[in-house]
This record gives sequence, structure tokens and C-alpha cells, in this order.
Amino acid sequence: MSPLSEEQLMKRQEARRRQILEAALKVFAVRGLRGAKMSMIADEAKLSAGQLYRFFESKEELFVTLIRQVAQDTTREIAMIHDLPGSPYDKLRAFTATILEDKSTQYPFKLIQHANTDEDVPAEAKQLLHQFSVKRYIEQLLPLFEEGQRIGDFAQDDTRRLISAFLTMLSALITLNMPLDDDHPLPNADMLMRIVAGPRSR
Amino acid sequence: MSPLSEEQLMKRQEARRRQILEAALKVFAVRGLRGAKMSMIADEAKLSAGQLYRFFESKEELFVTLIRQVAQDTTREIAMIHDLPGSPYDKLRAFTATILEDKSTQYPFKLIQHANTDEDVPAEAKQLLHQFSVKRYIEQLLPLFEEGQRIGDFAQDDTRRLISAFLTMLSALITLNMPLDDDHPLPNADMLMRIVAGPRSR
Amino acid sequence: MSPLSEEQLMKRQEARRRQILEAALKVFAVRGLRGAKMSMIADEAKLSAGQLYRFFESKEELFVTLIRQVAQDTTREIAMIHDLPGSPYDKLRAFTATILEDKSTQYPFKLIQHANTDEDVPAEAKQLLHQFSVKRYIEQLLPLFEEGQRIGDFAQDDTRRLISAFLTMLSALITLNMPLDDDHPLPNADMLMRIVAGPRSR
Amino acid sequence: MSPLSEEQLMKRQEARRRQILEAALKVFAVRGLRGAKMSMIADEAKLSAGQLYRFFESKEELFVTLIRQVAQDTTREIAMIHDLPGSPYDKLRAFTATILEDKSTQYPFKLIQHANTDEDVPAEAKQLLHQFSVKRYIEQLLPLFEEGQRIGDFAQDDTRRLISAFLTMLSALITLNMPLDDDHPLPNADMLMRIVAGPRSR
DNA sequence: TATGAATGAGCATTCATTCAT
DNA sequence: CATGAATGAATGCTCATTCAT
Repeated sequence: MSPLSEEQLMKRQEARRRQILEAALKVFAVRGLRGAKMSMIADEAKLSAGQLYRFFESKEELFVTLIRQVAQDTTREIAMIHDLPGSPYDKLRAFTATILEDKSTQYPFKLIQHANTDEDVPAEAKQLLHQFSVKRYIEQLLPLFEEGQRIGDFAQDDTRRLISAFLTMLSALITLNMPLDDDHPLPNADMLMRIVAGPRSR
Repeated sequence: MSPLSEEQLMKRQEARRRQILEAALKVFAVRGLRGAKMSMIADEAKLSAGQLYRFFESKEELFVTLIRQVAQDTTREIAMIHDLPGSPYDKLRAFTATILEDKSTQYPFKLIQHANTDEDVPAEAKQLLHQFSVKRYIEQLLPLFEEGQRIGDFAQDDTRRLISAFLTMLSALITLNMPLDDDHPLPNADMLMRIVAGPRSR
Repeated sequence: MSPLSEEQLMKRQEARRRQILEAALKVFAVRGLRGAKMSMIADEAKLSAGQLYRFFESKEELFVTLIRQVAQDTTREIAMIHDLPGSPYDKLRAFTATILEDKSTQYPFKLIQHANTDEDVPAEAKQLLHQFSVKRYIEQLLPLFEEGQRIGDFAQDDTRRLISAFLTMLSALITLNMPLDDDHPLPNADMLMRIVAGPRSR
Repeated sequence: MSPLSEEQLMKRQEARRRQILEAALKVFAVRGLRGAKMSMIADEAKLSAGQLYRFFESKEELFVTLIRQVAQDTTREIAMIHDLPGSPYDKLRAFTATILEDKSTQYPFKLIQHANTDEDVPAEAKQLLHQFSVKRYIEQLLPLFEEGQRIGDFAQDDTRRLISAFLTMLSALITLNMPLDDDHPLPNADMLMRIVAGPRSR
């Protein structure tokens, strides 16, 4: 008989699995599918490379699993925007600021970027993202943006297109990750909100 | 023996070198440092793989050389903004639109993005970019932005910071290259100009 | 502490050991030395992989042990031929038919084939087989064949050579296991007996 | 320009390719698909492992290519039986003797055996063999056997089944390759012909 | 000098064997 | 003792770089 109860084993398995996914998220987010080495993920997760294969059949499966999870997580993350206080503008601004400031929040977005732009990303991963993340984000944010437009705080563009533009810029900004120039920080949430608010009339 | 004069030889050498750099630009821009294979660059340049090594010691040196050249080229490219017609806003908008529409103009920017975000990019390349390209861009655009701010068309942020933000977003947008969502196109020049124009007062 | 007496323990040990050998026989017979995975043997024996190593130092030792045991078992198996009814021809034919029809009887023969033909089989195993199994089989079958020859049912070849040829063909047939062609079954016992009976005079 | 003419290059390529196939035949025949290491094939062909991949995409493709070629070669080999002198029995006996004596003729047969019995052999290879080799062999030998039966030299079994049995035994014998016992050689052609001739009436 | 063939180091993956629990 | 998790050596395959021709 095993010295650990079935339940304990399951828990440990699950913990280990999460540990790997967390490590893989960091490494894949930073280095992309090709740049990430299984050994790096193993190191980051503090286990041997061989162990990874007890949980995931291949590097590719690990990547796709991560994409799947990230699609879920970010959906949940975005859902929380509605609970923030204030007007639609305030909510979106606060949400944006949080993402731009919190490094760990950025990993998922960076991973998504890599999945969208890297070569040799399995088609399944690209599919997953388009079907389950971006489109869903737009639908999630639709009420907020419509309200923002209704009360005149948001630009009067086509709503879905406005959301898409905003997400694109936010995503790009996160991926960029590094200020182009040491003396000047990355654009902040206020800068980004100009996209949404629309231009000052000149 | 040689049917070519010394001078002709030099010319051929130089042409060959430029040919390689041009090919490398395309391939590195699209696939990044790791994704680009020397064989792809050789194919694109219509040369044998061995020839690359007569001009560049290694893939890495080729990459760094390219970065160095691109830093120069883009400086020249940006300088041309001053010759465009109209107000500072008009000039910047036209410049932005051109870049977003013309694929070949995008290669240098994509390369710079890769250099900034990819792992394993030689520190020297990152240095080069920070020192000689972005800072220089900012100084180049400074008069234009100051004029734009003076006549009230541009937001009243710290000027250098405003330029930095604009360039970051432009750069990110170019690199992104792919719309996040099939149904919605990339943000266009007008969207991007909202960053510069500043927010509509709410 | 132990709820089992020394003797009971010994018994359990011995049972366990037999259980492993039985499982290993099946797996090695079907997949050969290299194709057999220790985990498959463990599964087949309904034990953990680690347990195998309490009884056998290595995969190789397990294999050699098995060969040793199989050499003994088959000797006993063959001895039973003498108890079959009828003439030497009848006995041999019945024996052959049984082997060709009964899958479980085939495991030992398949294992022997693998041991003889696979690369990387420890020299010790090959030795063992030659010394203790085939030679012994021949000696065991010698009286039967001599009697068969005496009464004119068997071909008048050198007796040992005739036995060797018959065993070789039988062994090969068992190992082959798969008909070369879907539409035609494997040669049966009667076909094989032609070797022993000798050719029809033409 | 290349220092070698196009034609010379092609020739060398082709020679190299044949060199690899020859080496692979030996190694795969002896060790099977799994047991054969690409490095062994490279060694046998006197080139580096990396080179193999300039000619064949993968170990599997190399294996399947070999199977395809062997299916052709053996068909040609067998066709030559009709040119041998004497009666059908004489022809078949001479053919059998040649195969059993000439080691190099045995590689293709051994390879076919491995392809038929090893685990993890690509389905395509198994298909190829059943479709293009065994069935074809039977059809090729059909006239010979029918003639042999007509003149009473061959047993009166179903002709195709008789051929199948003969081929199976021949194939098994070749694969076995090693005499079961040092003191007794492998069955020879005459032994094998007993299958075809049918049993001596007892 | 130009070619592309050859090498070999690097990485994904598998599995015998060990060992913490 | 029993388990199965962990390790690491081995092997298929890729690709930067070198070098014979």
C-alpha cells in the first residue's frame, strides 16, 4: 500500500501540475515556443526534465494546455472589471493600470502574443485563442464600452472595433515589456485611455 | 587572372554584402533571431550558405550588423517626416499611415522589436538600439512635437515622454502585425494619433 | 511485528517471484529484450516497477533468469511427448499440433527465438540456450526419432541432424506467428511433419 | 559555379543514397527498426549521422523506403528462378540453396521478417509488404508450382497454400540465421524441399 | 572563389534504475 | 516493505559553421 493516502497523492499530483504550468507560463511568455527549452521549464519548476513528461506528453501539449488555461484565466480576470468602482472610464482605467503595473498579470498576455506571432505555433493554439479568448474579451467588454459611449465618455467608433483597438494596444504594450528608452517609462494607463476616450477636438 | 579590376571587385563585394543584409532584414524581421535560419537568409539572398560567412563571422554578427544599419536607416527615414506637407499633426499622421500601410517599411521596425523583446539577443544589439536609435528618434522628432504642442494640436505632456509613448505604440503595432481578431482590423493611424492629440475632455 | 511467519514470508516471496517471471515471459516473448519495457512487465505482474528490483538486479538479469527457467520448463514439456499415444510419428505430430495451436505453449519458444536472434542479448543467455536447451532437446527426442527411423516412418538422415532441422523449423514457425499473407494460414503440423517423414520419392 | 558538373553531382548523390540504403539494409535486417540506431547506420555507411537526414527525412522514412526497395528487388530476384535449368523441382531447389548459402541475399528477407513481426513498424511498411511482396511472390511462383504439381513432383496441396508454406519456412529459416545448435547446421535446401515435395507415403 | 556536403553540439523525448516517502 | 516519483543516460533530429572540391 502506498504510504500516502489516495487523496494526498492526488493533491500532490495536482500541485505539481500547477507548479509546472506556472513555470511553463513564465518561460513560454518570455521566450516563446521555440526559445523555451524544456530544461528551462524543468529548472524553473524545480524538477528534472524527465518529470515534465509524466504530466504532459510533449512540449507542444504543454504549450497548448497553457494556452487553454490562459484563455480561461484571462476571461475571469477581465470579468472582474465590472466589479471595480466608478464610471466605465474609471473601471477601464483602473483595470489597465493594474495590468501595466503587475508583472505577473503580464505573463498571460505575453504568452498570447507569442502564440499569435511566433512561427510553428500549433494551429490548435491559434484557434483556441481566437475562438475563446479575443472574441470573448470583446463580448465581455461590450456592455462596459456601450455604456461608456452612451454617457459620452468613450469615442463614438464602432464599439467592437474600439475594444479591439484598445486590447491590441494594451497587449502590444505588455508584450513590449521594456521601455524603448531607459529615460522614458512605458506609456501608462492614461496614455492608453486616450485611445478609448477619443481625440481632443483640435 | 582576374577579369575584374580591383575596383570592380570591391563593388561586387559591396553589392553582395548589401544583398545579404537586405535578405537578413526580411528574415530576421519576420522570424526573429532564433527563428531565422542561416539557410533561409542564404536562400533569400540567392547565395550559398557558405558565402554568408565570407561577409559575416556568425549569425550573431550578422544580426548585430543589421541592427546597426537599421538604426541608421530608420533615422534617415524619420528625418523625412519634416518634408511632408501640412501641420505637425498632418505630418505625423501621414508618416504613421505610410508605415502602417507599407509592408517593406515595417521590416526595420519589426527587427527592432525582435531585438528588444527576444531572448538571447546579444547585449550589444540591445545597447545599440537604446543608444543610437530610440534616443535619436526622440531628438529628431522633438522640434515637430514641440511645434505641435505650441499650436495646441498635441497634448501637453512632457514632450519626450509623449514621443516615447507614441513610438512605443507605433512600434508595438507594427510588430504585432496580426489583428488580434479576424473580424477587426488593426488600429489605424487615426487611432494612434489619439495618443498624440491627447484625450477629449470628458 | 510481522503478522506472517518466516515460512509464510518465504512462500509469498516465492510466489511473487514466479509471478514476475510469468509476466516477464509473456512480455519478453512478444516484444523481445529491447521491446519489452520494465513497466510493462510490472503491469502484467500487477506489481510496482520498484518491486521487480527486489527480485532481479536488472532487466538483463531478469531476462537471463527467464531463459534459464524456460530451458528447464521446455525440457519437461518435451519429455511429455513420450506419454502421448501411438507411433513415434503420431506422438510427434500430436506434440507439434498442440504447440502450433496453443498460444500459451508458444511463449517459451518465442522467447528462445528472441534470445537467439535479437541483438544485445547477453552472451550468457545465448550460451545457456545452446548448452542446456537445444542439445538437451535433441537428446530427449533421440529415442523417439531412432524408433521412428527404425520402423521406417522417419527419413533416414543423420538422426540428430533431422531433429535439429525439425526443431528449427518448428521454432521458426512459432516465432513467425503471423502468416506471411492474410489469405493463407500458417503451415500446419502436417506440413511440418514432411520434414521428418522425408520426401516422397519422385 | 559548382566545381563539379551537375551530372557528376547527381551521380555522387545517387551513389551516396545507395550507400545509405545498403548500410541501412544491413543494420535494419540484423537489429530491426527499434534496435537499429541511426548512428549505426551512419557508421556502416561511413558518414555522420547528420548526413542521413539530407537523404531521408527520418528513420521511419528510411525504413519504409528500404521496404519499398526490397519489395522490388526480391520480386526481381524471384523472377530469375524461371531462368534456372532443369525441372521445377530443380529450379526451386537451386534457388533455395542459393538463398540459404549467400549471406547478402538474406538481408532483404530478414528485413521483411522484422517488418512483419517487430512492434511499432509503420503501418505503411506492413501494407507495402503484404500488397507488393508476398502476394506477388505467390503469383510469380504459381506457374512453377503448377507445373511441378502437374508432373507429379510437387505435393497436391492447394497451390497457393503450398507456396505460402514454403515461403514461410524459407523466410523463417533465413531469419533464424543461426543454427540452433553449434554441432548441427541449419536445415539445408533439401530439407526444405520436403515441404514442397510432400511426404513420403508411410 | 563559390558551393553545398559534412560535422557535431544542442534539445526533445524515453525508460531503466534508484530512492524518498 | 511497497510505491511510483525522480533522475539521467541514450537516441532521433536540427542547424550553425567549416571545409573539401
